[in-house]
Amino acid sequence: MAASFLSKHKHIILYGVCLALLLFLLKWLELRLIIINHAFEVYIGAIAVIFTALGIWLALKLTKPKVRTVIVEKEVYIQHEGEFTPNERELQQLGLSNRELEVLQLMAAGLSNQEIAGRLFVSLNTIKTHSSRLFEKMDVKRRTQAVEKAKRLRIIP
Amino acid sequence: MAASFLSKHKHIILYGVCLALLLFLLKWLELRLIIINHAFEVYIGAIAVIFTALGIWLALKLTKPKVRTVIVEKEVYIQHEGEFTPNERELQQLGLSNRELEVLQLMAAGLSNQEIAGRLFVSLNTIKTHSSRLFEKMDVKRRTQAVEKAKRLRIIP
DNA sequence: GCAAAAATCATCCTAAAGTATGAAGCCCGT
DNA sequence: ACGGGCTTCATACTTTAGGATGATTTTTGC
Repeated sequence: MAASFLSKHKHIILYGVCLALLLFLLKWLELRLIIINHAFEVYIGAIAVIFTALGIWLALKLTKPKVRTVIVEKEVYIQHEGEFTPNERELQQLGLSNRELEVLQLMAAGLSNQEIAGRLFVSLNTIKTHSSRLFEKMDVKRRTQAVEKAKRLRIIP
Repeated sequence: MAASFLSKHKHIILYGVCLALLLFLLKWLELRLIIINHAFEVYIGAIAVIFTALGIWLALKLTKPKVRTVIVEKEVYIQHEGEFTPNERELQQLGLSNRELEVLQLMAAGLSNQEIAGRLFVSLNTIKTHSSRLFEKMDVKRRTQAVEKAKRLRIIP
């Protein structure tokens, strides 16, 4: 309590002590040397200068340097790597067969019909048939539309 | 010249004038009222306080308030939904022209070449040319590959 | 002003995608 | 047993996409 009071107001206390000491010194000099009338102005000037310096010092101590905090927002994208869950409701709504979904996924991956056929060990004709059925169920006209819609409905990642 | 000198050192000049005035005042009081012995301490105290205040004022005027800037980086997690920002680095890497990017975006939206042409008020031939250039730059063979790659590289949403 | 890049357009041709139609085999529910 | 859906495959045809080549105009950067 008392320590904290001292700590908080140590500058003001120091100021008071200086003032008291100065007054004591002047009183002492007044008694010892009767030269007040002679150098009165000198003393006043010294006092002024000393306490101006004290004031400056106090000002610098009391005024804390302002701290301006600038918050820079750094955007971090949350990756959905590997955490895709198909929208089962939409899947059921569309009524795609497993094979049709497989073809759709490979379409979205950028494979040509012939490549898809090879991947699934069936003929090109089979892929064309599945595509046709797929477009019908999804009410689209071409593969890019199918892929776009499938991603939008979260049927494929 | 003289004006600039005055302007530069106006605080110091003011300080000097105050000091002179104070000395004059005290001298005048000393002559009129012989009460120096009686209230000497009071005067000294007053002088001290006045010039301390002057000092503080001077300090505040002469020293510019220091402002320390602290930069705090705050990570803001952004869900990929809706707030898409293109990957400029990858875009620059690929060197797509603005028109090529436009065509890519409309491809990804499921439009046919003829539809894209209509949308951009150009001919079908122009779209085919842009597509060709686009596939070349992206090192892909067909639109589905272009779209898949563009999404993967976060060039399009 | 000049060169290069971008944008636009064309022609000719090939490849791939998409449509229509049909058929056969398998599986499951009634 | 039968019907419906799924899977597979075929043929013939049309439409769209993609490639190659070339030209002109506009824009951009030095």
